[in-house]
Amino acid sequence: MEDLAPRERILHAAIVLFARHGFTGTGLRELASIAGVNLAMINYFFGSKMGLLKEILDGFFEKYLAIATRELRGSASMSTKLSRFIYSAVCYFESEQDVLLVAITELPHDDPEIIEHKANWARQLVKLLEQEICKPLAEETGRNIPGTCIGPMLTSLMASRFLFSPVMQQVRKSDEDPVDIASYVEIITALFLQGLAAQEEKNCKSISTPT
Amino acid sequence: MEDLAPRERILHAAIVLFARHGFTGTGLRELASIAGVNLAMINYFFGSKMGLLKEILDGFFEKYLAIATRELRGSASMSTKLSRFIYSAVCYFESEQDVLLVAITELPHDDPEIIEHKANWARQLVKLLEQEICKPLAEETGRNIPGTCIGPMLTSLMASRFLFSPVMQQVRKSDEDPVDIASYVEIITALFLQGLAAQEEKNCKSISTPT
DNA sequence: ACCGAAGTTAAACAAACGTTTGATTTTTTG
DNA sequence: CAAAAAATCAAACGTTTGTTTAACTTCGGT
Repeated sequence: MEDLAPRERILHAAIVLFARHGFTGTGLRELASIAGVNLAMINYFFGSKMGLLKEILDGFFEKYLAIATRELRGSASMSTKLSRFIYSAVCYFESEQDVLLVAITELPHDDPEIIEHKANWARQLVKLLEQEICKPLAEETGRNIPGTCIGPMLTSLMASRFLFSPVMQQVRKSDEDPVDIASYVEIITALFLQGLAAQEEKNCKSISTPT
Repeated sequence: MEDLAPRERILHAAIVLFARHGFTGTGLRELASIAGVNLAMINYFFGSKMGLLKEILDGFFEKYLAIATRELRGSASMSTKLSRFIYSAVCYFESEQDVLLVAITELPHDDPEIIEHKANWARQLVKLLEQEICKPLAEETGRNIPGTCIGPMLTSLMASRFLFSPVMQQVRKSDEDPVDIASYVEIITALFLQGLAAQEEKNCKSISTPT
């Protein structure tokens, strides 16, 4: 493993292993060995296995919320802001797939402490979506969709490629063509703004130009 | 627990516990105790813990594929078939939330045996989507989106409500309004067919009218 | 040079893990 | 009713689990 500080090596190894085997499926001894540290260092730095998970989750949600705030706040049109958000978020997901998997797949498991932890982040994101997406949407179209519904939809949709990737990789097999990220962003954006039936726009850069 | 046959009681208890604590997070002793059977009966009926998981997954994918086949095959318009599929699938998800959670959240974990198992089901679903959705879509709009991309997107989107429900329940807190299932189906269908910006149609049955 | 804090270590802890065994009960079958 | 098959059981198998302890090294500040 790299020549990072031990604390960072533990964090990196944990992200990879939690994504591969799940949180409960990962043993601290395997983790310590891959991180190249002594077993006891994990509890020394993070207090407990759960503390380690919390730090990973916080890292994800903090960045995700920052992206949402940056792209959704402001005076641009709702569709512009939404397409910018989708672009930035998917790129972030792509760059940190393992963190995303940990955050998403550990979602429904019912440790009350973890649920409340995540709810605190989710509350902020939902509030932002309510203001910047749901409210203008209701004014424009008459549809009143709450943020607690649109939030999960947006996040799930953007994460779908990564959530299913191990299986879909196996499904694609030989006749390749895994849809590059740019196209994926374009598909999701078009889906959200115009629906599946949207006509193709050749050479369109109109969607994906963040400032 | 109910007065079902012991084999069924194990299956039911496993679905609930795997959904709550994850596969690796569930101990067979707790499972046996909740199912009201002796510990050894689990291995007696299912061979191993993994065999138990496989049976749960098979149950889910078999029904999911059956719904997709029933709703997507035939001569109706693509949008009609799609909206029927979304309706049936979401209702099925709702009726068996725990099974859905097990199937979805255990997705990325990397036991090769399980991945190949799921890939076999996914292959059939993707093939169906290619024929009934992707092909007509390409003809109508010029957009060529592979089934391995649309499959995950569709499933993720429909599952989003259930995947995030423990957290969102906490987020909603006091000022209620959890979007009933009928509205949820309508939102997703409209999103897929016309995009978010679709105008509201009061008392709309217009979504599912074939041309 | 020395001291206290921070970092690192091997070893041990009890508890829980999935699985197997062999005996015993229940049910089915001839 | 007896023999065969299926179901159920308590107990133990050897690992592995997350965490803790106490001793040890490393190192910056005075």
